[in-house]
Amino acid sequence: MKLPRAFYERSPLEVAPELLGKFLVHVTPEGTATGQINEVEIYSQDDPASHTFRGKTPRNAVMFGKGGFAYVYFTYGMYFCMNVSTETEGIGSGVLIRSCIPVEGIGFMQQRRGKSVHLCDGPGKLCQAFGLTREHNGIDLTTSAELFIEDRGVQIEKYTLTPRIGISVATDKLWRFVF
DNA sequence: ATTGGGATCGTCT
DNA sequence: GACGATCCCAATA
Repeated sequence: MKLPRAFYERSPLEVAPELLGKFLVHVTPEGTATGQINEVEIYSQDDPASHTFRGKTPRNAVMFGKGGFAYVYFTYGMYFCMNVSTETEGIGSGVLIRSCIPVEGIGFMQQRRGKSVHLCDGPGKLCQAFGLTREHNGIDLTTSAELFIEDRGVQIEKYTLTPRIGISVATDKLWRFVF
C-alpha cells in the first residue's frame, strides 16, 4: 500500500531507514517503472550540505512544505535527483533517493538509460531510468496515481551508515543509509 | 581497481 | 561568475 502522510511527517532520521526496502513506482503512458529503494541520504534544515541551509528559495520550496512531496531538482547541467520532503510545513528537510533495485519496467529503464548496464544505482541514473524530471517536482506522493512509494511488506533489518556522497561539508555525519 | 577530466546550465553570491 | 546532493569515458597500474 501507498505510504501515507504520517509516514513522511517525521524526522528524516526516522524516515530514511524505513524507506529502505520500499518500492518507488512511476506510472507513465509507455509503462510502469518500479524499483526497490536500497540507498538514501538525509538532508535536514540545519545541515550545511542541504539545499535548505540558507533558507527558502523557489528551487527548494518543496522541501519546506508538508512531508510526502517529491523534490526533484536539476544539477550539473544535465541530471535530476529526487528527494521526498519530510516533517511538517515550514521545516526544510528531506530524504534523497540515491539508488534502487530494478523490479518492473526494466525494458523502459534500459531504453532511457541507453547502453549502460547501471540502471538505477545513483541519483542521476535513477531519475533517468524512471523518466523523472522537473515536471515531477512538487508531486504529492501520498495522493498521486503517477508517482508514489509503496510498502509491500518487506522489512529491512540490516543496513549500513556511511558519510554522504558528493558533498564537501558535514562529511563527518553518517547520514547515508545503504542495504 | 582507481583516478582524472569533460560535459553542461540553473541557482545563488 | 563560480559551483554543484552526477555520470561517463579514457588512461593508468
